[in-house]
Amino acid sequence: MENESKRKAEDPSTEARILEAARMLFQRKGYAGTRTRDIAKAAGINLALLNYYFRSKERLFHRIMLESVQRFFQTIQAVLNDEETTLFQKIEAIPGCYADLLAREPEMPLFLLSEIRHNPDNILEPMDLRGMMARSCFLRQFRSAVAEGRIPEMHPVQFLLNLVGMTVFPYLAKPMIQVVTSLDEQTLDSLIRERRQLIPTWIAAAHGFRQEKDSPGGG
Amino acid sequence: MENESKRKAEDPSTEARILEAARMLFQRKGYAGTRTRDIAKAAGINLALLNYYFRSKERLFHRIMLESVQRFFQTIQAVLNDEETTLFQKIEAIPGCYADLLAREPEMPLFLLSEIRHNPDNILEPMDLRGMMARSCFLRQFRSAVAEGRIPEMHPVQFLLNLVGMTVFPYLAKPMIQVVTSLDEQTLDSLIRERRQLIPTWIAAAHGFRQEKDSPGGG
DNA sequence: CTCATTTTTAATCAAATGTTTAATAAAATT
DNA sequence: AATTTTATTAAACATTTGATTAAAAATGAG
Repeated sequence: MENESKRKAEDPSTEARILEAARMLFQRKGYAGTRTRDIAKAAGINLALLNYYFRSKERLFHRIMLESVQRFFQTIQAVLNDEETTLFQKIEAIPGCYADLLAREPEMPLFLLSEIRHNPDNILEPMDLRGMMARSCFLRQFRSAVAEGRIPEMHPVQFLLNLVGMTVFPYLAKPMIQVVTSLDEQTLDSLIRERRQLIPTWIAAAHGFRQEKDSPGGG
Repeated sequence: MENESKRKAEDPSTEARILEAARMLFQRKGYAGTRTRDIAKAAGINLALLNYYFRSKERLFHRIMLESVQRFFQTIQAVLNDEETTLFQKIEAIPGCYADLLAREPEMPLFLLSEIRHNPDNILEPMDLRGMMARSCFLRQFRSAVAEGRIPEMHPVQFLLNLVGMTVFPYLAKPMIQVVTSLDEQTLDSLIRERRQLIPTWIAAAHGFRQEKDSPGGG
């Protein structure tokens, strides 16, 4: 027996295959729309093995959800808490770092928002995202910028809604855009990719942002 | 017997109650997460009546989906195709008209995007949203504005992603924002409501938009 | 009132689905 | 090699769930 870290280290295949199949299906079809049999089939394992490794569909889902949320927030957190960069450099970095993450997992945003909405029991509470945000370097720098008049008075949430919204919304709306416009997927993807450069300039212009004099510290 | 318009006119209660309960539950929990028994209970009817009126869960869902999509696009379409307004007036009108619709059905956007993604069979094709968009007054005016240099060269889809994204994204992200920030629902709602006025100015500033000389026609 | 039609209900069906069991194979331990 | 533990499988179980049926109640027409 021993601790399970050993088992994982030796042969990640089975458990890892289940996790990967589960992630793909849960993200694509949601919790209620995913059948455990489909996960088993996609992972190439026997159905009972799923319960052997994860005890229940719900626990497996919880694991996938947790890891997805962590990847999503770790991505933005690393940028927002970087003490070495200026506020504008952070704004420049956000669309890029999300473009990287969402290139790998394009359905993550819609998955997270849907399932957070559906699932009444709050999966996010124990993660203290609130504290992480409240103490972020970004927030400090943002407040400085407002105090110094480099940005007009506005609620930080408004600003983040604009920045993150402009970045993430295309991934959420993609299925609808494809129906409404006559763009093939490739063209649409490259339009979305272009936004990586465009969003920071749009954001800066929208909020009359004046470049700081390069020193990163924000107090 | 007779035509069914009579039945509806006489007593909208049963069929209408089913529709209303179905809309609420489908929008909140999605197709796969909704039980026909829960719809019946919410509507205060016997389960078999659901099938009596709508033949199947899938057909009932299809009906709800269609009506939701129609409300969503009718809202924006009425604005984008108004020959009496200038381009900037349209930009000013979009956040407002969505605020009205989404105040009544806040979960509509997440519902639509989720279900369009999940459901492989394309519900939207027969509606010709593509044509509606392509021939819109908005698009004509937008192209004029670009041609006359009032807006820098950019793909109309980029512009709409920004405008609609800034408007709708807060409704999509609301469950997550509430976890990440310490805002109570009321405060968050009023922040979102404020955006109605803010978004047009942000959009105009972001894209260096210069006001047209009031005549609405766009050619 | 009588009879036909429409609406509603309780009971049931059949398939789907999350989970468990009991047996077997593989691996590890002694 | 013997034995214990871990991994895997096929089969079955117990519920859930969408749908149907057959009968009853309500409604309306003649």
